[in-house]
Amino acid sequence: MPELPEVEVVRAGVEPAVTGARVTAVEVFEPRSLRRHDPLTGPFAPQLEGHRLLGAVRRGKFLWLPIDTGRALVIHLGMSGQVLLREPGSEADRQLRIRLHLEHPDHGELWLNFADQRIFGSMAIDRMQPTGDGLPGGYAGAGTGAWSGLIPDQVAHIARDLIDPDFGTDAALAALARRGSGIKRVLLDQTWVSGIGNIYADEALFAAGLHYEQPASSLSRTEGIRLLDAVRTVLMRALAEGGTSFDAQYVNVNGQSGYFSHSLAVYGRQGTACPRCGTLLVREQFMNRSSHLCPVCQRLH
DNA sequence: AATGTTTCCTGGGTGC
DNA sequence: TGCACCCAGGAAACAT
Repeated sequence: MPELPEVEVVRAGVEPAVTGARVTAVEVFEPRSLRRHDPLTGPFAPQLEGHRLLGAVRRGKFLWLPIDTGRALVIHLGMSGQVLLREPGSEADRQLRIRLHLEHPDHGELWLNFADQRIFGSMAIDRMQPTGDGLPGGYAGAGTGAWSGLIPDQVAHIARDLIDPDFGTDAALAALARRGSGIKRVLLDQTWVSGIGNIYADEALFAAGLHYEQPASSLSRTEGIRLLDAVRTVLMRALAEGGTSFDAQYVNVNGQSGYFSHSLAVYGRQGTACPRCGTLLVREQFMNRSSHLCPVCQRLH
């Protein structure tokens, strides 16, 4: 269930460890974790072994590590993926799928473990293409290089996210007005605005006072702006929390320990009082997913 | 073209 | 205590 804030914590956590590090060995324990790797572009491990990683970049929930070959290691955590930095020789993590052996000029040897219970996540080597607008492909912290204006092929269709300084509000609002489906479906569409999953969608809709089935095109411009602001606020708040509990040595993004659940107002809180009006929160089925909302604060109109 | 549905996955939790 | 279920959902593939 990692969404943008959790992925950003991973990005920030791995950035110092991987930037400038050389990959000395790759172990793939679960080939299904390479589902998004296109074998036509060459085999996975040899494109890493002996090569240097240059940084850590994120757009929405996609994370990629540019390689000195001009390509990138693309990481998606899916539902249950974790990136864990470990001392060489340490005991294997549960559901360990892939392990990279790294050698950093300053920090020495390190293992980068990719663990993933449900195998919805993946690692892949991908080609890079220029961003259409010449702007950075994603958020890279302090890192910069020739790869800054590039984006992996499989991420090119993903929209910029709401904490990206180059996010285009006007274009997003215009697209919103053309969409007839329910607003939650649009929020979860990564080609409109990226980084939002089921949890923060529910949180943002609550903050904006909107029902998940409200047709996107029925929102006024003011409501659209309010919704985008709500999403941004929810993401930033989670990010601030994650930043404070972050351990630089072990990047742990899981549904349990590493998940920023303390600040959730409605998600998973059905049957408890709405923090705004006191009405009992409800949980409903929507798109084969669960939606959590206050039936009073979030009415269809 | 845009929208809706199915599929991939597994282990922790639940109920009998 | 054991065991068969059920459930979570990100995103692409597929169907309408």
